[in-house]
Amino acid sequence: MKYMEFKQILESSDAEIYKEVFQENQDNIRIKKEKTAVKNFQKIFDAVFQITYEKGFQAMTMRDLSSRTNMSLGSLYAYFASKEELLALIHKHGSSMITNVFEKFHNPDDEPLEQLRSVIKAHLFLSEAARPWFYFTFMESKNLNPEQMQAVISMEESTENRLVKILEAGEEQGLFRKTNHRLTASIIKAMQQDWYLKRWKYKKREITVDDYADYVLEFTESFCLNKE
Amino acid sequence: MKYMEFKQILESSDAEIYKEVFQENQDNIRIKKEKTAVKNFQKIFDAVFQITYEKGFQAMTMRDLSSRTNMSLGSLYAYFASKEELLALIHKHGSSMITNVFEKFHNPDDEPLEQLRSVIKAHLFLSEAARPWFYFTFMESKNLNPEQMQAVISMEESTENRLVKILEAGEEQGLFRKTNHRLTASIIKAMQQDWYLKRWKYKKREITVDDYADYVLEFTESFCLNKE
DNA sequence: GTCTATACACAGATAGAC
DNA sequence: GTCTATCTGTGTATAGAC
Repeated sequence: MKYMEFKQILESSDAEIYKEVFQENQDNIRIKKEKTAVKNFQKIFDAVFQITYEKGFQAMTMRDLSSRTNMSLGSLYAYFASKEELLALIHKHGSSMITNVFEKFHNPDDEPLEQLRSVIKAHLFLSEAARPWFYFTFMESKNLNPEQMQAVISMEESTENRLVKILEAGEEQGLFRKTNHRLTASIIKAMQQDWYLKRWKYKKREITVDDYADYVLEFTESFCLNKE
Repeated sequence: MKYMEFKQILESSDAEIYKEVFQENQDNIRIKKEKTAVKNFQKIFDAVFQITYEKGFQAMTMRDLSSRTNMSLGSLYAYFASKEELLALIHKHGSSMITNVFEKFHNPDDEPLEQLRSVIKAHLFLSEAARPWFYFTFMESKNLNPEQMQAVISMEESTENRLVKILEAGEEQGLFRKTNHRLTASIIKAMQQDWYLKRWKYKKREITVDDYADYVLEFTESFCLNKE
């Protein structure tokens, strides 16, 4: 699969996300009309991602956010109760989106090599499609409360476990070499992570996410595949 | 080389670093006695690393730093003019240390494979020995001014260039496969980075830096080496 | 060289008019 | 639903005694 396909499949769900944000928080916020809320949540989230990319979430002031969104301070506080709650909102919203996508693109009935490829690609493509969120979560995880922090760690571990299982299944079938699968999985994740952490580097060099995905697969397969 | 050896070679220079910090800033600070300055700079830097690891540099207040170092606010400001200058001090201090170490451990006359191994190991071992600094620089780079930011980027690029050159030399000698060396170098760097970014994960699993280094080398060599 | 006390600026958050 | 004006707490930084 190429990134273009992936994105089209994903696209439809993007608008839904902000509806979810509104609906799940309807009781906590002062806005009543869904259409307004959805439009402005999108605007607010985008602005947060931008400003945070430039200076970090802590350094972003509500006045920064106000001027970037062209909304007044008073208006902003109609959408969330505090800066901390805004952080929680962003975090939760992305978290649920990601879990959904992984379920959608991973078929445990495929051959192990096929599974390995599609899981690695799905993760890279998703981190491309939702890059601001991935970057934000990684860099701002310090600001999360312990419970939210735990959610981030479990997600890290569950995607790693997914890889480990595939590698084990492949080894059983004699397709993959017998290696330290958990460490292999960590290294695969490290490569995936570099894509969204060092975006500026790859962009400058005109490496697309498809290029990068192919290279990661080549690298991984040359290590894992049984070459008898 | 194992990490233990590396650390011993390095150790001697550790005390020197804080002398350097003092001497280079003698004009800007109110402290006159080297011995006091060195002792307290060390205490201050360590505290900054700790607190920043917990909540980030922006979120660290001067009062946090004061209570962690058992020094008063007034005293702290005798060692640096502002929080921003403290950031610059930490940044500069680590930067020069790292460049020194790389020169020390890389011998361009070795065989390419030997060079590749020693450069990868030196980077990993250094990031282990000076982990707080590496982590700090990565996570807090947003707070740097453009000039300092540029220094960080150049360093990233120069370590990558070093790898590219080794890979090219190896290819010429027929030792390494013909691949996209720059992308290979990026991926090697991604693996190195994971070591200090995900310290908690490897620690929990009792993976030592020697284990990790060996695995990264295995991974890399299985991709790069010509297997004819 | 280190301390306590304090000035001052600015951030988060709210009240209440429109 | 959005705005402006404002309150209040907290953070950086300094003055000046010891």
